[in-house]
Order: sequence, then C-alpha cells, then structure tokens
Amino acid sequence: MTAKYERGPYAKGRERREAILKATLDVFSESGYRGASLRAIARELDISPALLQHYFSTREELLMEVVSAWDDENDRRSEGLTFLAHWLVNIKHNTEIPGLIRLYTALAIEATDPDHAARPYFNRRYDNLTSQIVRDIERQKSVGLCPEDIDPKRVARLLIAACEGLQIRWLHSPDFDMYEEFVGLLRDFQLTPPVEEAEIALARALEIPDGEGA
Amino acid sequence: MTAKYERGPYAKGRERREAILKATLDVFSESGYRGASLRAIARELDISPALLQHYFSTREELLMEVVSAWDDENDRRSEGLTFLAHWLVNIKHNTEIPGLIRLYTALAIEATDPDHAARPYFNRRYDNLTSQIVRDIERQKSVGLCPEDIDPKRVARLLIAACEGLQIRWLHSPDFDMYEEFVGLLRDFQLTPPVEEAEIALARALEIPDGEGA
DNA sequence: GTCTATATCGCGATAGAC
DNA sequence: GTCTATCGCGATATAGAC
Repeated sequence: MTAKYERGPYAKGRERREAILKATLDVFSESGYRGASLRAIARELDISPALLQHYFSTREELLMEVVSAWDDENDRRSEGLTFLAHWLVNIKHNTEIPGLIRLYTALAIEATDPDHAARPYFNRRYDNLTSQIVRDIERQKSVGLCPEDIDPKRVARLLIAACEGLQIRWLHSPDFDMYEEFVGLLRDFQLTPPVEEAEIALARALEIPDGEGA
Repeated sequence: MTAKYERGPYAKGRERREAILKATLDVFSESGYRGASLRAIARELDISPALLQHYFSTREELLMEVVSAWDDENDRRSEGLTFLAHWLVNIKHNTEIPGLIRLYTALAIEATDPDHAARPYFNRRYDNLTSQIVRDIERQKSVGLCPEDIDPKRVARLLIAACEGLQIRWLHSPDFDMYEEFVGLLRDFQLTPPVEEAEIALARALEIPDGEGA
C-alpha cells in the first residue's frame, strides 16, 4: 500500500501522515506517555504543532491511530496460523516494543472514560478477540484436541484479561517473561497445540530472519 | 485512629489531609482521571490550589496516598481469613468503587515510567502480594487441600495479572463480573477452599450489615 | 491542500505576603 | 496555615498565507 511512486496532490499528505505516526511512536517510546506531547512530536518532525493537528485533529485521535496501525500490522503477521498461535507470535513480538505496549495500555485505561473517543474501538477490539478465540477453541474441541468441558467464552475472557495484566506487570519489571507466563496459562487450559504451533513458527522465523536485519 | 477529640496544633492539619483525600476520590469518581486536576479538587473543598499543595506537594504524591489509604483499608477488612479469601472479599468490594479502581489502574500505568514517584510503591505491592499468595498456597498444599504439582510463584504471578486485567475489562463494561471470573480462575487452579471461605464471609456480611447503613 | 502564526484556556508548580 | 500572584507549559481553536 501507499507505493513509493505514488503521484497526485495527496501523495505528500499521505507520506506525512505515516511519518507522523512513526514519529509519535518514536517520541512515545523514548519519552514515555507524558513526554509525548503534540509539541514534542512536532519538534521531532520539525513541523509546527498546528500542522500536526491538520492531519490528526486531536491528540486522542493520533494516539488511537498509532495503536490501530499496530493492530493492523499484527493482523498481517503470520497469517496462516491458528488464531491462538497467531496471538502468541504477536505477544512474543510485543516483547520488543515496550513503548507501543505502554501506549496501548495507557490508552485502554483512558478509554475507560464513558465519553472517550477510543471507547468504541476497544469494545470492538475485545469483541473481535473474543469471537476469534471462541471459534478457535471450538474448532480444537471438535477435533478432540482439547477437553469438551471447557467454556470457550469464559476462557476467552480470562485469556484477554491475563494478557493485559501480564503486559502491565512486564512494563513494571522488564525481566518478567510475559510470553512464557501466557504459554503457561494456555497449558493450564490444556490448549497445548497452539503453543506448539507458535513455537515452530517462531523457531522458523529465527532461522530465516526477514525483518531482523534492520 | 485520628480521634474526633484530638487536640493540638496538628489536629486541623490532619483533618484537612483526610478531607483532601476524600475529596480527591470524589472528584475522581465523578470527573474521571483527566477531570481530577488539583484545581478541581481545591474547588470542591473551597480552598486554594496552593493550599492543597501545602499538604501534598505534588499531584502524584496526592494520588498515591489516596491509593495507599485504600490499600490500608483493604488490609484491615476481614482480617481473620486466609489471604486468598481475604483477597476475594476485597475484589467483591472493589466492585462498588469504580472510581478508585480506575485511579489505581491509571496510576499503575503511569508508574510504569522509570522515574515515576509511585514506581517503588507498586513494586513493593506486587512483592507483598506475591509472597502472601505463595505462603497461602503452600499452607494449603501442606494440608493436602490443593494439588502438590502447582508452582505457587507462577500461580501468584498469573493471579495478580488476571486481577488487574479483569479490572480493566470491568472498567470498560460494568456488567462484566470480575469477581465471578476471578473465582472461576481460582477454581481452575483447584483452589476451591478459599473461594468457599470467602463466600461464607460475604454471606455473613450481608446478614449483619455493619457499614451498610451509611 | 499545505502550512504558519497567534490567541485562549487550563494545568502543575513556586514565591512570597499575611 | 493560608492566601494571591505568577511562571512556564501543553492542548486546542481560529485566521489566513502560500
């Protein structure tokens, strides 16, 4: 998407949009949530704060779009896998981007406010996550790969909550291994197949490092 | 503590301190995190913002002390119980104070910043929680009330993370039953005795409502 | 469409008078 | 212990130049 050779009056604008999203993340990763003011981001890009707001009219909107872009990127990662395995691969990847996880979590809390712009985004996100987990578990059940007596919805709620809680804990102590903890929880629920699937995918990614050279 | 009949030059100051903590929570519950500025809290109390800062020199300090006071109050609640049961009772109670839980969670995220004043507080809190959970599980193990093969530390990490994640989810959708979800997780880990202990304590509290009249 | 300049507001924090 | 005044900063809105 947004090819390098794009022409027309909107090309520059779109490039700038992406540059802004990238800069936001950079500033955020380096200076933390409170440091990532619109002015600081504008400074990083050597543009005026007002121009920034020409592209993203509010700070909330900007932050939301950064998170949403990360979300889309995640969706594209390791597409062939089972959802739970796919999720695990993403959690492993999250381990390398504390700034983004911090942004995500901070936004999730802020969006708790009844009239926050990102509220519907999070509710949609939780719903999507839930239905994908449920579908996955039910598929595993039908093949006899996991016990019949587990409640897919309940497990989904628990997994989502655990994931967010583990992230918070990991942000507090970077040595905390949130990936391993999540794997452990999946094993507790006897959802071992996706774990093995993810481990194979991750091992393969190590052998053939495509984005590793950057 | 802090008796009504206390005398001396510090009495008024201490009363004011408590009034400030209470007002902070009120404003926070009503106007959310971003609405709870020092000015708004001062307005609520009909004092000047500067006076507020005479008692709590920074905003961070003030918020931290509100959370810390809630923590102490929790410690005093249902003291006779096993720690896990005690925790459950507190989670049930949390169900009625969304404003405080929101403050707690928001602060937990902010404290993720390496040089935030509340960082050591949270690390200490996590450590205390962990050791109490571990002690509890080990005691249960020694009496044969829970399976030998579970790793207490690992379960502690998972329970803490789950609790915080469930809170976030509950803040997003108030119908979400974080207490029941947590109970379910404890059952998954075959930690049923504390669940029953808590249910009995909660039922008794319903029969004899002591603080309910306020 | 792209961009700058400017103005207003509310914030946390400090200094100093009473 | 309490106030007023003020500082510097960030968020946001608007007017208008290119």
